[in-house]
Amino acid sequence: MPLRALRYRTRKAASGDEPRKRLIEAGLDLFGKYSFDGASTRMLAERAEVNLAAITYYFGGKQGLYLAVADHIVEQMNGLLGPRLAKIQDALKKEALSKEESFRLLCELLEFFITRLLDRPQTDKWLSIIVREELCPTEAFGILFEGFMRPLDQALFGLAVRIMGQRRDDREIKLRVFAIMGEAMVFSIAPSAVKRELNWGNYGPENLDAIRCVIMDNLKGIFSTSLNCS
Amino acid sequence: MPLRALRYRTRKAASGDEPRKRLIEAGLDLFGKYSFDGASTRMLAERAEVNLAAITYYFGGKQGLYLAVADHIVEQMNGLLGPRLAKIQDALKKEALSKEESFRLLCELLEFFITRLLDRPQTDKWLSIIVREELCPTEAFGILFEGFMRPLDQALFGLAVRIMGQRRDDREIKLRVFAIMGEAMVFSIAPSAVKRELNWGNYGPENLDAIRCVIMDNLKGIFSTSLNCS
DNA sequence: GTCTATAGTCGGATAGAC
DNA sequence: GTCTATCCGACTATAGAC
Repeated sequence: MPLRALRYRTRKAASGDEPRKRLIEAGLDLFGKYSFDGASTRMLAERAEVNLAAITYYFGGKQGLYLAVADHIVEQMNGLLGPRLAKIQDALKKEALSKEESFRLLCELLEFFITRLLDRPQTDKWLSIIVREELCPTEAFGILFEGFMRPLDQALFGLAVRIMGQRRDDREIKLRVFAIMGEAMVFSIAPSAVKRELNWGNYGPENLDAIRCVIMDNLKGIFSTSLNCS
Repeated sequence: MPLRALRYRTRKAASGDEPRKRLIEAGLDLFGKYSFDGASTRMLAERAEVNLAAITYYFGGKQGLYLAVADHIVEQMNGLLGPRLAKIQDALKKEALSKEESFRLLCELLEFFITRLLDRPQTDKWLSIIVREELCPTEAFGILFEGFMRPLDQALFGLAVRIMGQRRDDREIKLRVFAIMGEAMVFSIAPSAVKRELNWGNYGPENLDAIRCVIMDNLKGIFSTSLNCS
């Protein structure tokens, strides 16, 4: 501990931002980048510019911070999705909601996914955490699923039923919704392969628009028989 | 070390299986389940029923084992994909390859993905490792990408060009291929959400067939304009 | 080639001063 | 509420006997 104590400190903390928020921000970043095991409490505390003991003090431990991060993702996601989901839920209450209007709402939601959830730099950290929880669910998966996935899925299922007709097999409709979500999600989940094949450094607005166009075109193809035989 | 030394040992190893292979098998399982950081050398050695020091002896360290696991995934994947890719590469050499035949080959490859790579129990361990490398690439991503992803992508791109016509934008065609792959991959990558929404314990043959039908139907829709205007 | 024993480091958590 | 100092267990890697 000779030289170390002499190093300049960058300043303890900007006034006004509480350690709690700073730790959640650090957790979002580092759990996303390195996974739960890969992110150490020391890394987290250093990034948040708080003392190591603050993790236990505010969250009871590393696991507690992780769950708080999951809650935070749910809140943020609902902040983004909430108004759109509410609009869809309202529309679904109407008996007379047409196929065309349902299709338009579905497209809107998908477009939102592509243009808002694929762009940098917050949401890709969420996605790493979400995907890891999909592959190996822990307690946090329940928080994420009940928090925003289920409401989102329900809205999409509802729209798909209106487009394809209620007589269709429930299972088939759900699978079709997942398949469509897959078209958009693959660009979040396999970004390294996409970027290598296309020589993209990152998803910029122009590239996102190209993705949007392709998926919208695919959507029309997928639902063309349902929409035309109205 | 009192009682511990008295415990029964289940037998050192079945004759014929070398530690090297057993470690790779253990790595496949545990790196897939717990990620690189989450799987400890002790867990790996115990699962492989080999001595802890064997990891360093055979692979130089934990990292070396991880890369060997990536190589193993490439070999296995090429064992499965190889014949199909070779068939497609041959077909693509023919000037006269029709749209319909290209579409059929594309469908075949997708069906293979669904029925062979979604079923239990080996391949889902591969997928966890692959997806983690997509999200946070390490040295292993290069092995996976050059080993099987690029050849696979090239084959799919080639087929898509034949179906949609060579005058189409290269970028658009690649994006369309990724989107289509996404339809199949979402069932590997977001299995927890899919299973919760559909009350499936696992993907059985019947459920896989339902997924296959939906995706094949979507494919027809997506390429309908290209195929009809031939 | 296989093993035991251990070095050296770093992990999460906590006690207790301020 | 915030900090330092420290515990103790777990980690990877290795030395050296067999």
